[in-house]
Amino acid sequence: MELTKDSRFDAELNEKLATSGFRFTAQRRHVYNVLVNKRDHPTAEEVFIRAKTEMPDISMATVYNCLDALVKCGLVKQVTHDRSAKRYCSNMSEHCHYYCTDCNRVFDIDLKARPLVPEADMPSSFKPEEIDVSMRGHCPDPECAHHGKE
Amino acid sequence: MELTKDSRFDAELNEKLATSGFRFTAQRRHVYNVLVNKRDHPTAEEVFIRAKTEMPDISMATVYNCLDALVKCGLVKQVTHDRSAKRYCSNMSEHCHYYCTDCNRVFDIDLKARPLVPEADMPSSFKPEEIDVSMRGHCPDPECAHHGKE
DNA sequence: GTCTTTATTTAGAATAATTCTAAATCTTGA
DNA sequence: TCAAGATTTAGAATTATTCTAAATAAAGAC
Repeated sequence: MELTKDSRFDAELNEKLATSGFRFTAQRRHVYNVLVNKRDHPTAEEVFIRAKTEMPDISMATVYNCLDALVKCGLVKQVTHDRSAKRYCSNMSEHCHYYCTDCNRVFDIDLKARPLVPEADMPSSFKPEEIDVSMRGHCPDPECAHHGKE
Repeated sequence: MELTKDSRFDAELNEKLATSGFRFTAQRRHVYNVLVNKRDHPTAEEVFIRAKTEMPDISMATVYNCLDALVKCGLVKQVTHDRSAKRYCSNMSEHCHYYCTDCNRVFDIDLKARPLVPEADMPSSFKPEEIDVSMRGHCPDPECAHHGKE
């Protein structure tokens, strides 16, 4: 593996990758550096374009593979969740959604009347028109796949 | 337009559609009834399958059109937002995201240290492993497309 | 009521992000 | 040095969604 500059994060990267059973590769290192060097929430496509300037042979599939490994080992977050099909809901009361990671069902969770916005430490120049809270985890349904295991 | 049972919501539907400049059609009525009759957050595909049992000639494109109209006139919510490309973020501190609906940029917004879960009125049997807060609206950047207009 | 305009529906093609596949290459540990 | 397994690669496949163009339906003007 060819290592040049940008070794600032190597130790952490190496450790976190190893902990999750991944290898430390030049591509993963480079993709991580791309994300750290410009923190503007790029898409996979944008990461690919940026990565190519220093590593012209990297492929799109590898970028996806690297992003996936980085997310799984806790160094990177996906800003938007899953690209699976949109779901529709005719419950128009204020509520949030709980996604069961086992059975893929979505549960409505009521929100207490307390306003959500003031919780965020946000410059008042941001004026959200819509706020969305979603959670994921196991669901309590005893019929659900996961129930009883751990 | 052929109208049979399930006229419970017709008045509201008609009014809301009209307010947003949409026509009241048998397909929109039927798609809305599908959503109201089984509130399990179906995907467009599932709505299509259910709609077909009573209205076998309805097409997928129409289901999308109807869902879109219902969302735009405020009768239905999309549980998951846009299927555009995922974005990646190397900021691992607790924060939420603000999507500017004009320039499509994503801003990090810090969350105060207060815990988020207790805000929700949720049976304790739900144990979220991840909570995600996202907001959308105009952003305060004077360079941004929307700035100054309303 | 008939006409005209405009919206809607339809089937199927096109698109876009992502995932899959299979072969080549690299790493690691025996 | 070898064998096993992980990773990378290019390109094909997939999937949800959007687009297109023609046919149909609805609403308002006369």
